[in-house]
Amino acid sequence: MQAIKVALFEDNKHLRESLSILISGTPGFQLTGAYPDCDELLYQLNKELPDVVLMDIEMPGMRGTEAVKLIKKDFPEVQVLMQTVFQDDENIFQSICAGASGYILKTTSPAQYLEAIRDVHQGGSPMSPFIARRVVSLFAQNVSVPSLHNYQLTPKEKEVLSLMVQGKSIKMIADASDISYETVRTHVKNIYSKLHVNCNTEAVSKAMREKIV
Amino acid sequence: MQAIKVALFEDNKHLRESLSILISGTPGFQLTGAYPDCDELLYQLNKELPDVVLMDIEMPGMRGTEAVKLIKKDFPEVQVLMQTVFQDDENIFQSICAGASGYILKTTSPAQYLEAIRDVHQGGSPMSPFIARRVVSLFAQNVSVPSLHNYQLTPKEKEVLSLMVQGKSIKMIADASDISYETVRTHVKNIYSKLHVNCNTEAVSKAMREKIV
DNA sequence: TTCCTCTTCCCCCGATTGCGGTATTTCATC
DNA sequence: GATGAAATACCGCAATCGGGGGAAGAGGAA
Repeated sequence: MQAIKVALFEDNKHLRESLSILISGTPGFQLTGAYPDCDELLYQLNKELPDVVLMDIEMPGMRGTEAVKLIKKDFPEVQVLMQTVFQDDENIFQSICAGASGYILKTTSPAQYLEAIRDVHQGGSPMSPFIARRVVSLFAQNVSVPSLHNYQLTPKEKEVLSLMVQGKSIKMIADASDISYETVRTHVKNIYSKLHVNCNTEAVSKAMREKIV
Repeated sequence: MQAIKVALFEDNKHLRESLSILISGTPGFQLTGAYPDCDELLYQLNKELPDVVLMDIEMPGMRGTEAVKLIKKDFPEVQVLMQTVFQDDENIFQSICAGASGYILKTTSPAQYLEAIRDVHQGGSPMSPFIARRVVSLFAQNVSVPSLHNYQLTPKEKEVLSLMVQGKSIKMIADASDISYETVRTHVKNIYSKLHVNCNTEAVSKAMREKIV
């Protein structure tokens, strides 16, 4: 089996060296590099593309979450495992939105570190039960339920509605869709009637809330 | 230490009995009941309130996710651990939205079952790395980033904007806020200027997307 | 063929909005 | 006491929107 190639970003010298020894010294793992900051992030990844990046959230210069965004933009197949001493909502939230797959604490044991690296590499998202709880709870708060109702909008009406959501005026929609102003107005009237609203803001708000478009 | 009280809902007789023996036979765990369906769900919970409910998603009669909603509505402090053979997005999504804390597969080993029960009871959300990945990925798709920008809206402007998002017209906002029509118009103008938009739908759309209100 | 839906287009008219101003009062800060 | 931000309020005017009609072609279903 091919060894899992790991790149390490960690500003703390002691931890960086400990992890380096752990990773390079364990069969099945290969360290492609250990860096104290993200200054030459993309260059370093290009040099030898790792399977997994182990990223500290708190670092001098570029924040870990910013670095993740860059990585996922240029190397979407690279799996990123965040490590941190904090487990506040903001950090978890930012990391996940940036594209990180796993999120572990620095208090994690060496064996669990390796296990977590293996997990992300195999397509999992290792995280402590506590962090998982935060994610689940953030999730339940943020997710909106897509359209329980079916408002029976026709394809053209959906198209018009989605342009309305983008903030376009009737005139702009007419231009964009290459149909006449009056036709757009007719569609809009029908949309209002089907959504049971009577102005543009209500329609936009309802469309976004219920993810109709 | 107090034993963790567990109620079990599982229609498969064999699995139900195996889990019953496992739970009641392990020190630190106490089985308050094992039921093949959710017909008398609330009655059964009332009889002896468990700390943790182990719920099968696939059951005759009431679906597991529906049952979870009922449980969390009447007994919000009860922790629910879902168990299933499926790990599709829809089931995961429904369970989390219903209020379940953990989500494990029936292929989980007895020791891990007990560990997961312990985890949910201690405020964690045990889930396999694969399921965690699905949650993270669903999350990243659904969550919108709350205002990276700070548009410096004043409290009154935020109030007006939130009423606009609710679909209210300027006249309605004036009535609701008990200020004059012209004042609301002034606020709206300032909001447009700060958000860099120039019509009501754009403002509403931006406000919702960036969770400004 | 007839019926129905979807899409297209048009008119009228009152209400509302967007944009340009100006102006006063309050209130905290300097 | 001066300054500035926030909230309040008003006017005018062009443009857009919302609601009310009517109408006609294309295409599928009964």
